[in-house]
Amino acid sequence: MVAAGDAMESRIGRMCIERGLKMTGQRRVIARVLSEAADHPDVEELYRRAATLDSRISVATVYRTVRLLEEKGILERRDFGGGRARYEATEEGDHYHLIDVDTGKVVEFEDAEHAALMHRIAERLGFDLVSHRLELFARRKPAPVAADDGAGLQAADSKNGLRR
Amino acid sequence: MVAAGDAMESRIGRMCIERGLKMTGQRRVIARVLSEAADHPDVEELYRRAATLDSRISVATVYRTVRLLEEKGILERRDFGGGRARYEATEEGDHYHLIDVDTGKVVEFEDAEHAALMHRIAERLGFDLVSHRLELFARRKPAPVAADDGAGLQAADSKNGLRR
DNA sequence: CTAGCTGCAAACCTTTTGCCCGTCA
DNA sequence: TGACGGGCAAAAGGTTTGCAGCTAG
Repeated sequence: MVAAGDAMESRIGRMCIERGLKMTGQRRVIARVLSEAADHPDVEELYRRAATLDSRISVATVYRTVRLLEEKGILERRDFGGGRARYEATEEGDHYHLIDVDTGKVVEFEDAEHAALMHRIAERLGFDLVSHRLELFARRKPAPVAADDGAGLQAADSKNGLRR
Repeated sequence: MVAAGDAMESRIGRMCIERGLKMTGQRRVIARVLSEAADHPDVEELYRRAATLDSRISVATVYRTVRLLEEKGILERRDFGGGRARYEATEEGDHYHLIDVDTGKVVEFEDAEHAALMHRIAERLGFDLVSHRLELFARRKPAPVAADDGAGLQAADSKNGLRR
C-alpha cells in the first residue's frame, strides 16, 4: 500500500496522507506550493503559483483544498484586511503578525507575555478563551542615520525574537 | 439660515455638521441610529433600524454614509469575522472586543497594559505603530453553582473595567 | 443655482456550489 | 469499480457604482 510513495512528497503533502486524504495531482501541487511558501499568500496567489507547476488546476480546486486543509488543521486562515483571506501552514506555538501599511509585507513575531495576558483578560470577564487575534499595522521607522541604503530595510528581520 | 437648527440633532449628526457635511433627511436618520446604537451593528442592521424611522432610505445610502463617516473619522469599521463589516462610533481611548463565539455578542474591555505593549513590540521590530487590532473569541464560562438562572448571564458586565 | 445626495439596478469581487466527468486507491 | 476529487460556469453574499433626478445651502 505504501508503494515507494512519500519520497518526494512535500511536507504538507505528507500531512495530507497522514490524515487519510486522497492525493491527486492537483492536491499534491497545491500542497507543495503551500509547503514552499514563506509568506502568507491569498487564494489567487496560490492559484497562480500552482498553475505555474501544473496548468490543469482551477481556482475552485484551490478554494476547496485550502478549505479542506484548514478544517484538518493543516492550514490557518488569516484576515489582514483587504478583502481576501490569506493562508499559512499551522505552526507550533503562537505567533502574531505586523503588517507594513506601506508595502503590505507581513512580519511575524512572538510574544510570550501575550497569550497569558489574553487568557487572564477573558477569565476576568467570565469567559474561557477559545482563540484570539492580534495584528499590528505599522510603518517602517525612518533610518536613524544615513549609514545604510534602502536595501538595508530587511536588517531588522534577524533580531528581536523575529521568526523566519 | 440656522433656523432653530441643531437643537434636535443627534450626537453624530452634530459631528457631521461640524465637518461640513450636508444634512439630508436620510443622513440625519442614519446619524441618529448610529448615535443610539450601543452595539456594533452591520450595514444590514443599520438599514433595518433606519428604515423603521424613515422608509425612504436605501441600503446603498447606508453603505455610502457609513463609508463617508469612516473617512471623516466619525465611525470605525470592525471586522469580527462572519463576512460583514460592523460599525461603532469613534471613542476616546483604546478599547478592545471579546466576541462570544456562541452568541456573537460583543463585550468591550479596556486594558492599559496593552497599547503600551503593542508600541513596545512595534518599536522592537523597527516600526512605528500606526494602529492595532486585538480580538478575543471566547465562550461564557459555565456558572460555578446553580444559584443563578440564564438571565444572570449579564452579571459580569458591571465588573472588571468593562465598558458599557 | 449648483455641488452634493439619493434610489435603483447593474456591476463587482471573493468564495461557494451543482453537475457531470475523471481518477485514486 | 466505487467513492471521492476536479473543471466549468452559474450562484451567492457583501459592497460599490453609473445614471438621472432631487435638495440642502
